[in-house]
Amino acid sequence: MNEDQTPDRYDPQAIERKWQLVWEAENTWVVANPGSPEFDASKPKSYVLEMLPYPSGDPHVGHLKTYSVGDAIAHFRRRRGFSVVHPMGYDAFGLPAENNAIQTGEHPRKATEESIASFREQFMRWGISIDWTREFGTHEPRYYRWTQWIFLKLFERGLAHRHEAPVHWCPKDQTVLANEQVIDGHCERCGTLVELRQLEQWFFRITEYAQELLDDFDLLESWPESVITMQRNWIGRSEGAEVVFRCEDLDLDFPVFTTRPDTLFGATFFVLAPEHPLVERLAEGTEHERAVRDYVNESARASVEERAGEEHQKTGVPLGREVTNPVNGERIPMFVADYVVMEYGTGAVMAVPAHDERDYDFATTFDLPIRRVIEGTDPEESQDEDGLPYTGDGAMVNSGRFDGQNNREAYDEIVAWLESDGRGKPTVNFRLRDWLVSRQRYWGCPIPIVYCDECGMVPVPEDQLPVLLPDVEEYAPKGKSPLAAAEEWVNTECPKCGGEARRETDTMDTFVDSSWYFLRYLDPNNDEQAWAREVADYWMPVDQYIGGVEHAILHLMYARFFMKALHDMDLLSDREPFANLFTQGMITRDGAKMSKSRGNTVSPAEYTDKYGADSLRTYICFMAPPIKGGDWTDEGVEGIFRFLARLWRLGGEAAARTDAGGSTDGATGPARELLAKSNWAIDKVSRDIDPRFQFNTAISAVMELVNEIYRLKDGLYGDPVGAATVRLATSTAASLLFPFAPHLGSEVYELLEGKRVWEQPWPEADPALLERDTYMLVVQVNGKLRDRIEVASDTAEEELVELAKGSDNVQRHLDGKAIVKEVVVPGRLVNLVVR
RNA sequence: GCCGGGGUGGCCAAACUGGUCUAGGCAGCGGACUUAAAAUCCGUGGUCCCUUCGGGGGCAUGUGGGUUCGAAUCCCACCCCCGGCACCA
Repeated sequence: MNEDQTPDRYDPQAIERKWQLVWEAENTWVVANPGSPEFDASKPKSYVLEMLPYPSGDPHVGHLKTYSVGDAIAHFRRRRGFSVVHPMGYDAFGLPAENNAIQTGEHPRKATEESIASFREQFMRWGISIDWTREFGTHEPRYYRWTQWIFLKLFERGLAHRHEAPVHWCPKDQTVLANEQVIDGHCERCGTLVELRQLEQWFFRITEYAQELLDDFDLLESWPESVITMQRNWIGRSEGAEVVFRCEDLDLDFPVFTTRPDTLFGATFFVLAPEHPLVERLAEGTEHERAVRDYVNESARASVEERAGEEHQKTGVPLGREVTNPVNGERIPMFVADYVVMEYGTGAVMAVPAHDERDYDFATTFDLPIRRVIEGTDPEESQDEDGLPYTGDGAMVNSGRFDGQNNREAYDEIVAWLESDGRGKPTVNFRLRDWLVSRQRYWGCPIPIVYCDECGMVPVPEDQLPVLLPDVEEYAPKGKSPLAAAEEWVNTECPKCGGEARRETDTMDTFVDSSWYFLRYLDPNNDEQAWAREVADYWMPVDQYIGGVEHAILHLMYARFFMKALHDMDLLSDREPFANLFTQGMITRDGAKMSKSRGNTVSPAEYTDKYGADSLRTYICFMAPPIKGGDWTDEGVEGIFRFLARLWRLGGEAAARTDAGGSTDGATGPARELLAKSNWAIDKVSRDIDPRFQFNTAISAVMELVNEIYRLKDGLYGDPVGAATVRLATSTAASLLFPFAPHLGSEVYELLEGKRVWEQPWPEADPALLERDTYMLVVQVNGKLRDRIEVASDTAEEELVELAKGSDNVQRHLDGKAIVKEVVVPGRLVNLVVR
């Protein structure tokens, strides 16, 4: 476009390019760290962060939403006087790139880096205010060197360890999965039914932090209650007791975890999980040996889903052994049954069919005795005429010396009694399992461990990091990591004794990479250490974290665990990574989740070409409150485009018809009305953006302001104060819209004020202009609206009542009836109650 | 089953601490400009009834109750939708 010529229509492409070039040339969004000469210690800090993208193909609408929301906050805080760090990077390791590599035979790095280039280009075109000097991908050795370093730190402290355990195995992806990656018995990635396999794997001991992960919710400023609840449920803390049942025949102790020690006298049988390590020994030599072995094998083959299915009939086989109930010395029969799972508690339960639904089902299926030990009925819930199973509270019966006591009151006494005899103790049990981090896949961060026949497991010394990911020919896993084929890389020297050794060939779960990236952004080019303590302590915690709710458990809990572990190693001062969390809702189209197979996807690049980034970003923030989803419509985008064009035209007109630098002092009538509206908008937008994240109503307020300017402008251009008011109101609209439409905001503001809007402080509302001289008094009779009267703001209550009574329509409804009550809410309404 | 979050015009939604239900946008309808169209600008927006055409009234926030001068908002019961967890002992 010819720059000397004023364009006659809103041309977002030209405007957006213009401002993007300015920001790039001037490094506008680069922010200095403490310790550097450019560091500005006078401002408070704010770390605004969106979850880093996984680079696969091109960015989609979800990305656009995350970064539009985050950028609005970043801009708002900068103009509110904060020094804002707002970085970007890529979660570059992972399965999709690797699966693609298996198909094409090309190195996953290639597709990944192409995708990164595409993401970067889109982010630039969206005009997101990123400090690009901090950018990295987690697949780059300069990053994963420190991922490996953290692994070694965890290893040093015993928080990373290797052991054999039944683990979830995805037969399609040919790798193990973390508990968190198994959804309804299926692989989170590919949907294949997962199997349980006994394998030796690497784990992080996140369970060490189970209690702290719960307690430290108190340290958070603002997280969605739902996310906290989800994590709390996932951690699954339950208080109870460990009680030891003894198998006298074999001299074996079987501790069980129970939350109901008060029902111990009602235990009539005992159940072990099929995976319980002692099952085989118990059955050995009994008439049940064969049946038990068959049952265990069958359970092992059955998928997680088959075992845990909705209407699964209880199955199991007797072990032919007995254990002794520690409270009454009674010998009760043992069973193996798959309704007991090895992962929780001790893999063994005492069965109290009278007071537990699952035990009741098993007992009725196998015709086992059911003994009530707590009085009470639950007729609506119970399955039989005796009101059993009964899970409520009541007086204890059939419970020896505890008979007659309330079960809740006897609870502690029973536990104390068991503890004094060494037959039990109070315990807390967690549902949370250790985090399985090793993957038998290629495209991940190598685990920096070598195995030496002499020295065993040896960590790679820090000065030999990074352990570089070697190139291989074949990416497809075959039950072991593709890295095993890189013989030259695998065979190495033991760092300890110098003898022959082999490298660990598993790679790390990509959630490890993303558990600390927010720290590396702060000091991304540090070659000496993962981060300088001073720098990390200055910026941390993240003041506002933004992302999808799908990470409510996995990423958000792993990152919290990392922070706590790093804090305990005295590497950081903070214990929580994200002080405030905002989770956005998902955008749908035609009421359905966008997917390629459904053909209802929206390509941000295409729409950016057509309408410009400002329209897209503003539309996304306007269509619904960002916390909710919202259904995409092309008409909606066009509506926003029209609104931006309307503001742009207004800017051009105001610039042409008014002079810069005019004063709005002494504005009266419509001019004062417009000033009041501007101030109302400033106040409304400011409050809607920061604490509330109600961007849709913030944008609505700017629309109202623009509508008001259009309504009044032609009557105001004539006099100097009126003209100045139009100019000010228009530049204010541009200024308020800037967080959502940064290019247009900058353009219109510059046109009218000759300044860069991002360098201007966020406007402050003038309290004097927020107050009104008059208001519309609502008059009700018996709570129903009967009239509206304009009254002076300082009208006394008695006078309000008189005015109300004076209304014709009110008189009509009073109709001589007696007024029994007069409710007056000054500033709002008068309600006359008649009978 | 348990734990969260929801249900307001034709559609997306607004309504702050209980006080004018439906701001803003989309779609629609009417008008201005135009030879015409697009674009733009202005107007109009729940529903039913009455009207002397000024307006007036009834009913409306998933359903049914309750509290209150007054309820989308608070309480109770129920229906439906979305998300999470689920044989967790």
